[in-house]
Amino acid sequence: MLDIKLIQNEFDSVCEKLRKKKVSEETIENLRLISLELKAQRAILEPLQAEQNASSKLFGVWAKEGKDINELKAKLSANKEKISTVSKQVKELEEKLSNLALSVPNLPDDDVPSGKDENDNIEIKKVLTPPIFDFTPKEHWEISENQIDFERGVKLSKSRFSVLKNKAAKLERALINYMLDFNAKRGFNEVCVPYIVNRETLTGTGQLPKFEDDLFKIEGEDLFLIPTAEVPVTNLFRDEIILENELPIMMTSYTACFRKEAGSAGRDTRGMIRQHQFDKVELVCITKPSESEKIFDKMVECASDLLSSLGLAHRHLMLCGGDLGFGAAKTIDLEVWFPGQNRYREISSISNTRDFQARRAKIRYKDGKKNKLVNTLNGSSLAVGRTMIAIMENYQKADGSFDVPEVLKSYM
RNA sequence: GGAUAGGUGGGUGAGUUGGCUGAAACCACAUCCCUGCUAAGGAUGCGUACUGGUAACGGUACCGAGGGUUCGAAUCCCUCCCUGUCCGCCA
Repeated sequence: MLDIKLIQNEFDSVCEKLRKKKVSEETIENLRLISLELKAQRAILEPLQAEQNASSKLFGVWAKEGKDINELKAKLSANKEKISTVSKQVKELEEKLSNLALSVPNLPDDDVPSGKDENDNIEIKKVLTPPIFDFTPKEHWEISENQIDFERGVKLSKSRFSVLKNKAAKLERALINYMLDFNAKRGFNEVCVPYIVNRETLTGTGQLPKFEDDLFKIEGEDLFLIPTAEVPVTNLFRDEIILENELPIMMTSYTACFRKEAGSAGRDTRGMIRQHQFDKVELVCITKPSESEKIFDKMVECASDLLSSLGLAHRHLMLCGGDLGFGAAKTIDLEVWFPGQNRYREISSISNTRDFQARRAKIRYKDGKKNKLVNTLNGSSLAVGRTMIAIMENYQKADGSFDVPEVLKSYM
């Protein structure tokens, strides 16, 4: 959620920044007007309430002293009517404002390039060089016949579900453990969290109210399957005030993730690039605003080094404004090389949401005497399924089998 | 799921015959004083959000959430959520 005061005081610059994210000026203007109207109505309501409070106190005193209270009572009753009318309006405005405010995306950082979509993202650097094969490399579903069972995944559930077997099943587990250990060495503390969360939690990180269609909902309950560990892990501190010396809080968590992929019909239908259920090891950090840039770099470095340690060639992309997610002020994607597809594909996405989630989730820290909003950051390190198929493709051999990176061997 | 007791500020915990309690007390925390050693004592301050004011200092809302009764509710009523305990069930 954006700071309403910022919208009131720096309207033009907010609009300018949100243009990068393809948000219309009307929306922001609307937000501004409603907030002003709300303020005006409150200014009417509060003196009425003050008067009511004061007179009611008098009422008690007079009644005790045996004075005549009929006149006072009549006055109070009339005032009560007025209050109820105005407060109804205030309540309506509040609801309007919060609905609207919760649906406006975060402002991009100043150094985020403008651009329309993924084609305008900027490559920052490449790490490692893609392997060269003396045969035509295959796609992962061609090398994995005994490893990934797509048909039975569909039988058990529906399309975009799969079953891992044999070496793939072991590799999946090895990767999760390896990643968690790797992150722990970089100072991230492991947490294990629920996969089913409530509406407040999803509102805190920004998935709700706008993106309910992307989530699997538990029937008959106001509960949802998590689309990423970012949701429960960040919300660990919802409605809390953190002591300054406890910051930064750096966490890593393995969870399964569940996404409806509502908007991606027809995309990546083959293979296990895009599944309804996938494993991911996530990094989540909570920091003081002054430190979040530094921590962000640390997270990118951690995920990138993790890929390097697995011998996987990859590149860093700075997302342009148009491709930035709802809550992100700045995002760097890591894309790994897939020889079979002959291209880089996203395997990690690291975002700084600044105080966007913190304001929604009321995560604050004590800065001396004052409570201030923290910054929250999240990033994958890494998407496990995609890492696995990247290994299959990059370590494939002419006979259709594949090797496993050296660092994983003790985990298998 | 059934029965029962509860949900109060950073923590513990008073307050439930409605009004002088936005909330005692204690702890924690901050500053200062005293003292002089790995301790103790004393003073003061200390909820959150919005809002008026240069400031001093005010106003409004919030005692799990949402409704209701009332001139007035942390205190009464209703619904929901959560926690403890006993029972049932279960990895």
